Amino acid sequence: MLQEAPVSGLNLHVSVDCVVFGFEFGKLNVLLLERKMMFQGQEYKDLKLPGDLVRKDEDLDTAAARVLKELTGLENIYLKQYAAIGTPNRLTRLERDMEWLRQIGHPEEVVVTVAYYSLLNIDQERINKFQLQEDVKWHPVSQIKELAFDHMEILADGLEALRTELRSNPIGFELLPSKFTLSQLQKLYEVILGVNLDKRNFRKKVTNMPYVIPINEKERGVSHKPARFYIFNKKIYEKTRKNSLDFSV
Amino acid sequence: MLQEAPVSGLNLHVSVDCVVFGFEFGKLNVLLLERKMMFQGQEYKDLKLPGDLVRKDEDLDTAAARVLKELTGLENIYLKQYAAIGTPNRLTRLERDMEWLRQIGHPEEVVVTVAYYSLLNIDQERINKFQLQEDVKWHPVSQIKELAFDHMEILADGLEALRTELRSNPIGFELLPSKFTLSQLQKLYEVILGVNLDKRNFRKKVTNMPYVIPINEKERGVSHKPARFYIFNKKIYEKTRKNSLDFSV
DNA sequence: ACAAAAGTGTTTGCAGTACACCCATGC
DNA sequence: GCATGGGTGTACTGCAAACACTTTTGT
Repeated sequence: MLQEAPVSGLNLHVSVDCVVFGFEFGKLNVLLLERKMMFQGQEYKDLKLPGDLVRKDEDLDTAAARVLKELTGLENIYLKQYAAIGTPNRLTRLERDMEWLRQIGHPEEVVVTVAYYSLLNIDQERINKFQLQEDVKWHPVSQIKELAFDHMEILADGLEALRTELRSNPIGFELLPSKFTLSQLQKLYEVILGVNLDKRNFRKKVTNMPYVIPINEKERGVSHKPARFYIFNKKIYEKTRKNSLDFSV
Repeated sequence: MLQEAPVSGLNLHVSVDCVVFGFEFGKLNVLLLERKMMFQGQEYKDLKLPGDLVRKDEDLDTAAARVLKELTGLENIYLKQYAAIGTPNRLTRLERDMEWLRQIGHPEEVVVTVAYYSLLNIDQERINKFQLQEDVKWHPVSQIKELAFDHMEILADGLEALRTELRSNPIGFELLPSKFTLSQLQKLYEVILGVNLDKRNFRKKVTNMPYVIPINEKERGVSHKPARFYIFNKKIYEKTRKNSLDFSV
């Protein structure tokens, strides 16, 4: 009987891992935590995704938000669950990962992890609260080649989930300051989706969206024609979104 | 430090739950398991989703496939993970659910569950192997009003995930026999997406897809013009799929 | 005056939408 | 011969794609 399987000995650890995306200077970046240890007689450093074990009294989303809060000092960040991974040997495939688990006293047991990605923009309102731990830094996604455990796959899947979401939902704005230029927005789409977009067609499309609103403010101090700023109005979006029925059978 | 949180006492149970969709006689159905127990001096019956605890030596996907195999006798079924849910009181909000957990000897602890939906078509090759447990039956999705635990929400989320997927990927074919008519296909889209589609436009669209192929076989024994059968060719789909870049900012 | 990025329109083709009648079969 | 669902074409409209020059600022 399905619901009467033996339950003793089936306890697992459950964690959340967060892929925190940021967009600055035309690059997509991700927050990574430096892991240091002695390994085979030498100091060994590498990078991992931030994450933590889920506590018994908290929701998965709550756990992810807590990790972000501890990591950055910020709350109310865009957070999206995109996968759960439970490959039995996911933490212990590599000797250095096992060694690290031993050193921090982590039980070498199965950890099912729930993966989230989050979108961070550091604009003026937040800049004060924003405080990274010392061992946490931004890294351009394009330059990350290796991470601890299976975190490279988790990152790749998160990027794919972000791309999919970005194609059909207005989440790009979460990665930009509240006031942004259309060139910034276009660059964001180009970098994340890995495509080149035509400037005129892009602007035509965006200026047809009632929820992307020009404001009477321009760039300052740039040595070219200053760009106009725009803001994204979520409420207008919610009202005007059309349930696209473009089922591509 | 994020990675050094205390770990003792953080063991949780992890389960998989499966929303098994089927499409027959123009209705979307789901496989549900009957739960019987004595509750407050009376026999009490209700329905739940099939599921099971995840074992230490198996992947999440493997656990879900195992549940399906035990449930239906079938293997290689379309399976898609769509959510992980860990609300602390998700199993114990209702008195009858707690009572049931006591009666089957299930520990009343937090169970994080990973939700899958699967798409089942019972065509000729499979009909022999297909064998439901006695307490498992098909139920039209539209008539399900209440389920055990939080399974109603899990079902609703699964239906939503199915709809989203159906709009952009050719997964409808997984719910039909390998030979199907265009009317069956159209009905499937109409029922799952909850829309009415124009017959001529629908057929125009589908007959433009190189991977939906008419075969020289017709319905028999129907009291109207017999419909032509079509098949779906996954390989042709993989080759001809265009990476639609219709990012709807 | 020059460099650098902002900003702006038109044409073309394709894909979505709306719409009504004849066809093959069983009874 | 009648009921039932299968099968077909055309005109309209709107969005995507391709494409080049002028404008504003700082230096």
